[in-house]
Amino acid sequence: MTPKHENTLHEVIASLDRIYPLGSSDRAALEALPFETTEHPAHFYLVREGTQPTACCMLLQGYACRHKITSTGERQIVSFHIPGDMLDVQHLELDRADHNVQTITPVTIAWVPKPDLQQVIDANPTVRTAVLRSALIDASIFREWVLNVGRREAVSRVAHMLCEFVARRSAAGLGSPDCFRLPMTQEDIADATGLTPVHVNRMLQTLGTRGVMTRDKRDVRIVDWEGMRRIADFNPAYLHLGPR
Amino acid sequence: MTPKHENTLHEVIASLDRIYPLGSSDRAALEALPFETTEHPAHFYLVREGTQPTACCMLLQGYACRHKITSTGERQIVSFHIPGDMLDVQHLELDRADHNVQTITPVTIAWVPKPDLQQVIDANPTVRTAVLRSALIDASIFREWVLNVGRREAVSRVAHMLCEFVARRSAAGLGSPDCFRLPMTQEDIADATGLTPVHVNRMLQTLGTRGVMTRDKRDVRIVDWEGMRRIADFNPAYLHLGPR
DNA sequence: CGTAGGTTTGACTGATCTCAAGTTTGGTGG
DNA sequence: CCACCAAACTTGAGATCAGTCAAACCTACG
Repeated sequence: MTPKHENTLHEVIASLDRIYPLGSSDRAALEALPFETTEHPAHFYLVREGTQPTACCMLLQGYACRHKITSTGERQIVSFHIPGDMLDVQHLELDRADHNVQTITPVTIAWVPKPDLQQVIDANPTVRTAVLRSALIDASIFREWVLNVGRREAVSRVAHMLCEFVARRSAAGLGSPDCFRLPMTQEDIADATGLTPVHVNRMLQTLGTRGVMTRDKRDVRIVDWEGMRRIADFNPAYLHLGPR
Repeated sequence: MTPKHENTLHEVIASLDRIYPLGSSDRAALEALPFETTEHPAHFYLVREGTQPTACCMLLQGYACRHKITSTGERQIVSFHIPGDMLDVQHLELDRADHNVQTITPVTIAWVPKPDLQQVIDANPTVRTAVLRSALIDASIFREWVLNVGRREAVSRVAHMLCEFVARRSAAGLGSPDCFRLPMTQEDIADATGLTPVHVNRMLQTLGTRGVMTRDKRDVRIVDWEGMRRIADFNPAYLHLGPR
C-alpha cells in the first residue's frame, strides 16, 4: 500500500541509481534540485515537436509516451514511459523538440530548470555517466522498436510491446510481471506497433486463444511466460537492465 | 579529385566538429589518439550482437549499417553510416552489443582503444558534449525510422530513406544532393524500410514514373526535390544538422 | 441515466508478400 | 579483351495479412 505521493524526485533518482549506482553526494545534489510539480489529464501534450523546452520534465506518477506524426496525421508512438523516467534529457543538448511527449494517463510531472540540472550533471561525473547511459539505453530501445515494427508479424509486435512494458515496469519495482493493468488504450498499442486498433484487438484475442495470457478489460495476466516470450521474440538484453 | 586516403581520424574529427564546434585543444587531443586501421570487404561484420567490443570503431571510408535480426532470421537495418561516423560510442558505456554493425561496401576502419577515447572525452568537456550530442542525434534518427517503418506507405518509406541518406551525405560534404550513387543493394533498402526486395524494386520504379528521380543502375538523380520531399514526408529537422 | 470514449464483431478490400522465372551486371581468370 | 559466373535486379501471377468501413456494444463517469 503506497502512501499518497510525496512529490519529490525520489523515483527519478532511484531510476538513475538503477542505471548506474550513485554515490551519496550525487544523490544529495539531485535531491537539492529545484523543481515544480504539475498535474495533467490523460492525452495532454507535455512537449510539442518544434518547440524549445526550457525546463526538463520528469514523470513522477502516471504513464506517458513519445510520438511523431506524419503529414497525413498518422501517429507513431516511439516509446512508453513509466514513473521515474526523465522525459527530455535530450533537450539539454538539442534545443528543438523533434517529437511530442504526451500523457497516456493522468500524471504528476516535475519540471526542473535546464540550467540547474545541467549544473548538477557537470559537477557530478557519476550523475553524468548515469544520464549518458540512460540516453544510450533509450536509443537501444528505439532500435528494438524499429525491428519490432519493421520485421515482426502483428501478434509478435503486440506481444513484444507487452513484454517490454512489463519488464521495464517490474524492473523499476512498479508491480508484478505476471499480473498488471494496462494504462494504454488499444489505439495507443496500435500506434506503438504500427497496426490499426481493430487489428490490435484481434491480436490480443489471439494471445488469449493461444493460451499465453488472459484479460479482463485492461487487466492482463500472463499465464505462460515462456510462450509469451516465444511469440514476442522477446530478449530483454536490449533493455540493459542486468548486472553490468 | 580526392587523393588516396590518408588514414587519419580527420573525417571523424570534422564530423564531430560539425555536430558541436571544437576548440584547437579538443582537436589536438583527438588527433593524438592512437588507432589502427583495417580494411574489410562488403557484408563484413564489425560488431556482433552479444559480444563485448574492446575498441571503438570509426568509419574512415565506405558505408556501413547497424542491424538486428529476429529469431526467424529477418534482418532489420536501423541506420546507415557514412565516412566520419563513430560506429560504437555506445560501447563506451554499455558493454554488450545489442545489435550488429555490418559493412555495406568495402571499408577502411579506425579502431581506437576504449580507454584512450574515454580519457580524451573525460578531459575535454567540448568533446564530451559533441559525443553526447552525436548520441542524441542518433536516437532522434532511430525515432524517425520507427515512424517511417510503422506509419508510412511503401513508396514514402523508400523515398524517405533516400532523402535521409542524401541529406546526411551532403551535409558531411561527401557529394551533391542531386546526383549520387547508392552504395546499398535493393535488399539492403528492403531491410531498412521493412519491405521485401521485390517491392523496393517496384517502389523505385514508381518514384521514376512519378517523375521525381531518374535511375541508371545505382546512379540516382533527383529531378524534383520538392516532389521527392512531399512523397517522402521528409523534414530534415530530426537530423539536427542546422545552425543551432 | 446519458454520453463519450473505448472495445468488439463482421464483411469486404487492397497493399504488400510470395514464389518462380528471367535478365542484367560487375568482377574474375583465362 | 573476352567468357564466365554469382550476385543483383526485374517481371508476372497469385496468395495473404492487415486495413477499411460500419455497426453494435460496453462501461466509466459526470
